[in-house]
Amino acid sequence: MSDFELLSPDGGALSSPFDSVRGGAGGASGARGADPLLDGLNPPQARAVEARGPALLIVAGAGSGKTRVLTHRIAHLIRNKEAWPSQILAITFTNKAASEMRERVAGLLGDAAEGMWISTFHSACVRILRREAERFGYVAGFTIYDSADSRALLKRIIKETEADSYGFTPANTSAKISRLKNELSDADTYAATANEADPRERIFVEIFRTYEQELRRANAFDFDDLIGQTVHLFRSHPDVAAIYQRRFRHILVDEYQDTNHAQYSLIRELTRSVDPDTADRLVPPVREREVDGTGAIPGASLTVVGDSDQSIYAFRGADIRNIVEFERDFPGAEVVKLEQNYRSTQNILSAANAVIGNNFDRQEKNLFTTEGDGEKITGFTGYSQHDEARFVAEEIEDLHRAGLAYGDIAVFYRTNSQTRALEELLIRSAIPYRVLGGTKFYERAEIKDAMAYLTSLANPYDPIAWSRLLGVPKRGIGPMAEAQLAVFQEAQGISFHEAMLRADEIGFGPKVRGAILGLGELLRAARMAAGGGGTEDPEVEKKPTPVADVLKLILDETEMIEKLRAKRDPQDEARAENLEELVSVAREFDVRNPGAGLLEFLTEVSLVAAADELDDQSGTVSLMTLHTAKGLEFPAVFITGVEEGLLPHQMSVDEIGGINEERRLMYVGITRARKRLYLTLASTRATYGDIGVAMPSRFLQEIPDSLIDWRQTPGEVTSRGGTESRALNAPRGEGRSGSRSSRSSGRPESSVVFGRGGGSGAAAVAEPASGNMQSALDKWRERKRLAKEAQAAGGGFPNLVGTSIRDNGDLELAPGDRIRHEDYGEGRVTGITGEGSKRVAHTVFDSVGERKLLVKLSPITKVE
DNA sequence: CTTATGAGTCTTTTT
DNA sequence: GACTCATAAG
Repeated sequence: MSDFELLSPDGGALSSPFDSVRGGAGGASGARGADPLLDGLNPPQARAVEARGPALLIVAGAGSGKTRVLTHRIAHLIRNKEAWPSQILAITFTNKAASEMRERVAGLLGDAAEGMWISTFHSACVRILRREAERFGYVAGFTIYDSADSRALLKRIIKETEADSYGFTPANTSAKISRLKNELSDADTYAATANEADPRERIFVEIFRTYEQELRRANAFDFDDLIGQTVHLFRSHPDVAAIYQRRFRHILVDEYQDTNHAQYSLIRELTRSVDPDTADRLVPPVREREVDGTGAIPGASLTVVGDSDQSIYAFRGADIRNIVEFERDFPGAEVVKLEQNYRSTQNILSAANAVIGNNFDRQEKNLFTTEGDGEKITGFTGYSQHDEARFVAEEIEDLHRAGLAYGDIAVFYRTNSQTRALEELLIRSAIPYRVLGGTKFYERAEIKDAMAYLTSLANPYDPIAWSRLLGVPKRGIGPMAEAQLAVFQEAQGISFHEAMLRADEIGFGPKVRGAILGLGELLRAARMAAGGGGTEDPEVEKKPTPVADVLKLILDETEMIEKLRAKRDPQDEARAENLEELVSVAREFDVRNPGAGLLEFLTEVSLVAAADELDDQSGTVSLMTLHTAKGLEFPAVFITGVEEGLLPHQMSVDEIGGINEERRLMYVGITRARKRLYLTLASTRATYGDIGVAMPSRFLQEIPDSLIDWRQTPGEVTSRGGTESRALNAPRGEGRSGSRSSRSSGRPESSVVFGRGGGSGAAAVAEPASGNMQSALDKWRERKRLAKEAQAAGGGFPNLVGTSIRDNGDLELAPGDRIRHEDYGEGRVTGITGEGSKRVAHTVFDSVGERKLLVKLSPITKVE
């Protein structure tokens, strides 16, 4: 109940909490006239802060200051005493966005910001579900299944129902179930409309139904349930819904264009009014000022922020109609458009506008800035992805030398698999980087193993966690023993932990029984240590034990780390380190959340998003997918792999609206850049292990030629990679260093060239102006044909730079040595820094000048 | 019951 | 080319 203390303050107290808060932002000490919260906002922004009414849609183009508007709007509501912090619910897309918003609101309001709910959809729902779980057959300690857990469960179900012969796989089944859940469907609803005559349909219904039952038995929710079950809870328990409908008077939703039907429904439920009857039954009783004339509590005011041009999550159910039809959905809604961009240069915005303008089904909207043109966009086509990555690495070094911090640079790509080539070159070049998302820390096998123990402590009925921990470390408990235990557990209706402690009732061999009993004892001890319910002694459960201590106990007792270290595989050392890292993550959590327990830790871990890993202080280049990049910004941005089949992705080409969504993805990528934007591609790309030819993306042709300064156009790519490619990169003609800032009036020249296209004979492409996309394309097509022939002839490609892992660990280098590098040719070492495997050779190459090289991994040899 | 080997599948994008 | 999975041998 403590959450509600601030809910219905009496009139006198209303003003008191705010008196001490003054001038958090502006410092305009108490002046009545100019509102510091509106200071420096443009008219539409100010309107978005001040507008009141039942519903507000803020159409916020990229970089138009929407976070500022949102935070100021919240602060404005509170500062004007229109709302208490506890009456605010703000939903963001990632935890990082949530904490940023929380910090910024706190910066404006100070302590007065305490008590607001600022979180993601999923976190907010977990909070509600944990509180209300008992009302519908769950326990507060429920487990959250991530997609891997769901798939593990589905795998078992598919096997048991022998559905695999019908083409059901964990992946496709999970995708289908997820899609249905996002539509708020369930097995029964689906069964009602399913075609009974189709055996595949019948089987799917059976799988779906079993999956639902198993989740419930496991006391677990999957990701989609978190939203869907909350909606379900609200709809089936109006009295519970009323608690939240009453409490939240102002609901703000960010990235509204990416909400799916379930999330939309959740918002609808939360903003519903409470009818007089239900309001009457509420505890504590409603006050007069909370209700309208009829005794009903009016619905909360709703503010949504979004940009339909940035809708990129259709694949997981995001429905663009939510934002497009907002005005119809919420009558009386006001719409404010923010079009002035405060992030990027005009050149970058022009490119973005040009690309997105090709989406016919959108509302006209044009971003503009008063910042000036800035530098041109840089284009580069590598021969291979290796070549492309090399360019990225070199350019990053150049930017860094020019004074840009590594942390100001980001590299985007469409698919996670593109990281490999990039990473390789970044490592070699001794550039600090980090990959956001991808195979996340928490998805690593050893981390999941350790986490399974913790999950099982919190939820001893969770079969996925339990089954996982049985096998790690190896202790002789195999599938047979597991199955028998599971049967026993189900028959007795007890937890897995209890079942293990009663292993002697099942009749195992002495060795297996010993192992099971030992493990059961360990879990019991750990459960007691964690302060969980397994204790008879009521004295014991007081303050929760630090999560790190529980984890340490498990790791020590199971000797997981030692056992990894004892193995030969060098990968296992890294795994051991990951486990140690997990302990420090837990320790940090304990410090950050004193009084929180295992459950909070598990929840937090389950809901981390890729972008949450971003740390502004890290001083490293950030690598991420275009999806992860949404909502972020960087002074310098590389978008790599701008090729047909990759961006737009092959998979999207046949989907309806697929290309438009890919185009929005491109748009999102471009608009992340503040000052410098690079678009890179490769003319060949390895997929599935063998090398295919790649075409430049259609999106490149949608950008006016005058905006891109091509260092190497698709047509110029030579089939000879390696050292000589540099000659082609070298500045040509007037050189690019001098007249880079072509005035806004200076575009005719290149557009004339552009228009010439067509005829293959327009040959003289080798001329200085490298920015001719059309003829470049022709040339490129010719190359592609040749390349295909060459490959068909079995000759393969000449000079393909090997990607084999090398190790120069023992190579001794000293200043003055001459070395030969596969890509850069010969050069002289000027200095060595770093220790052991992190030794870096600073080298001046004859052809390309100064480079940093990681000695251990660079393709170098010493020249005598 | 664990481990080694080979075949088969796969790659969009994520909370 | 990498990873998972099934099969067979230790």
